[in-house]
Amino acid sequence: MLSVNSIESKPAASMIERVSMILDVFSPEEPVLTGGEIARRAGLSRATVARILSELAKHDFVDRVQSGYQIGIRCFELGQMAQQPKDLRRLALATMFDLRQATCLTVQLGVLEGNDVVYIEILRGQYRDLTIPSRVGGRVPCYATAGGKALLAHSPNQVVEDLLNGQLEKIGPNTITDPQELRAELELARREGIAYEREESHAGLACAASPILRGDGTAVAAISITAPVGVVEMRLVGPAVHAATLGLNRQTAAAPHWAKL
Amino acid sequence: MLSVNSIESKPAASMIERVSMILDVFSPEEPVLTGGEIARRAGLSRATVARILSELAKHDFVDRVQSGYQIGIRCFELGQMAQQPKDLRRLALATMFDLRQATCLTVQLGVLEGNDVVYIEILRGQYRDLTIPSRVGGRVPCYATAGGKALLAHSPNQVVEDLLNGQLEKIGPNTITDPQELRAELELARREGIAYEREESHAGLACAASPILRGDGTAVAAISITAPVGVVEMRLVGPAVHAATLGLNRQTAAAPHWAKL
DNA sequence: TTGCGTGTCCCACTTAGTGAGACAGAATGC
DNA sequence: GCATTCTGTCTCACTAAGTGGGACACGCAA
Repeated sequence: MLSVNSIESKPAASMIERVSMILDVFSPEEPVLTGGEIARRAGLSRATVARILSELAKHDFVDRVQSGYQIGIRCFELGQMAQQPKDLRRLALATMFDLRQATCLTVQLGVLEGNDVVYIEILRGQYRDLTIPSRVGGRVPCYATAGGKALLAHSPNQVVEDLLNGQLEKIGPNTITDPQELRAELELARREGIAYEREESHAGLACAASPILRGDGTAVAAISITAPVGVVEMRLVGPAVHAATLGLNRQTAAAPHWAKL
Repeated sequence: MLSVNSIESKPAASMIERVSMILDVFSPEEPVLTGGEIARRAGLSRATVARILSELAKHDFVDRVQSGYQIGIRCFELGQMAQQPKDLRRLALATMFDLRQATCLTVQLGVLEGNDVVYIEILRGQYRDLTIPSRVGGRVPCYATAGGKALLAHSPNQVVEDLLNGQLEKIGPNTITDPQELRAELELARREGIAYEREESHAGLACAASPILRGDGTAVAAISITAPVGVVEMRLVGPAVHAATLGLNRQTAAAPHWAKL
């Protein structure tokens, strides 16, 4: 006993949690990592990580390459089988194309996962040269994006409270880190049906978003429009996004098939 | 003690193996399954499956929906992060477009995973109406497809032997199930650089494939062309596929960057 | 050479996972 | 209407599976 309990509070992780921690340290920027590096970032012992990795590799969840490990083909395969993205794409894609045609801006479809927004689909607009850093399968803290705020505004209170109880890290020039301010922002988004963002997730970018809702009023996904600040007045395109999602909400209400989302 | 050890030989699965078994029972045809159904198909106890599923759901690897469970958004996310498919696509996509333009047929890119071929990318040709059942992320037993045979023909002996020692199930009208015959077929594919298939994986479909090779001569992936039987003589398009992959092989040899594949 | 990093292996400790079974609630069928 | 058969959840005693510290050989760079 008296293990190195000094800093970490020994979270008593389940096996699956450990696997999750390991897979979590991979990122598009650093797709290939060495065992030791993974252990360090995941906060696990090297031996444990090595064993889990070799086990994961045995089932192709990760690949062994010369310089370390990377996400394996099996994850790709499972990813293609995920239904939610498929269903949401089918539901929203036509509307998203309409929106892009109308605005010539980048249109994004995202869902809430934990405290992040994960992008399901992205239609690039003009200003392709401008680096709009979102990426299909990528994640951004929800409180810092228009899409995330639209989703939060129509999520159960518990979700919002859990988020507010945590740390709101500043990731962009205008990121809202004050819980009260964020609460007000969400209230506004709920009332208007539109959430806005101006350089809160990334310098130079503005965004407007509206939620796709279930029958009970909670959000399944959000459609957002992104553009460089100054190029277009977001207050003008916001209503277009809102109108588009209202149409989708009518669809989901009419066809209970979508209710399962 | 004296558990139901009658049929199964109690493989003493590791945790990750159990997770793999659970995720394995999902398929595009049945994307949503109930806990009991999963337990039955995976051969695990209901309690165990329920616990693992709830654990997986906690981390969004699976979703809970009204009628059961489905692959979750986290898998989608990880799938987008898998490097191998990305790299291979980047490498092969231009060539694949050329091939489709030249032949007007469906062009597929696949890799070997275990005893199956997993499709990384598919460019649909004309005959769209015809159901060519392959799907990005989908898998087919390798010994029954041209792509799989092309990959096997340039794989380490051990891989081939392991496959031949197993059961070669008949999945199409002409599936080769005799180890000797398959061995000869692979020998031929190795010599010619092209593998053919005629209704071995699916009734009504023919296929020709060539491997993309590493520096050491082992295969990374295979490009294959598929068409309904009778529409086109595969012996005529085979050389086109071969020529295309030879070009790619020259690329990989020249740029050691690709060697890591 | 020394040092640092990698992956692998070993082993005593114990925690975390197991599966049978009991349970309530929801669908389904007769 | 009741009966059946699912579903997911929970408890519990048992133990095997997983843990992490540490030692090891190897490869690379200073």
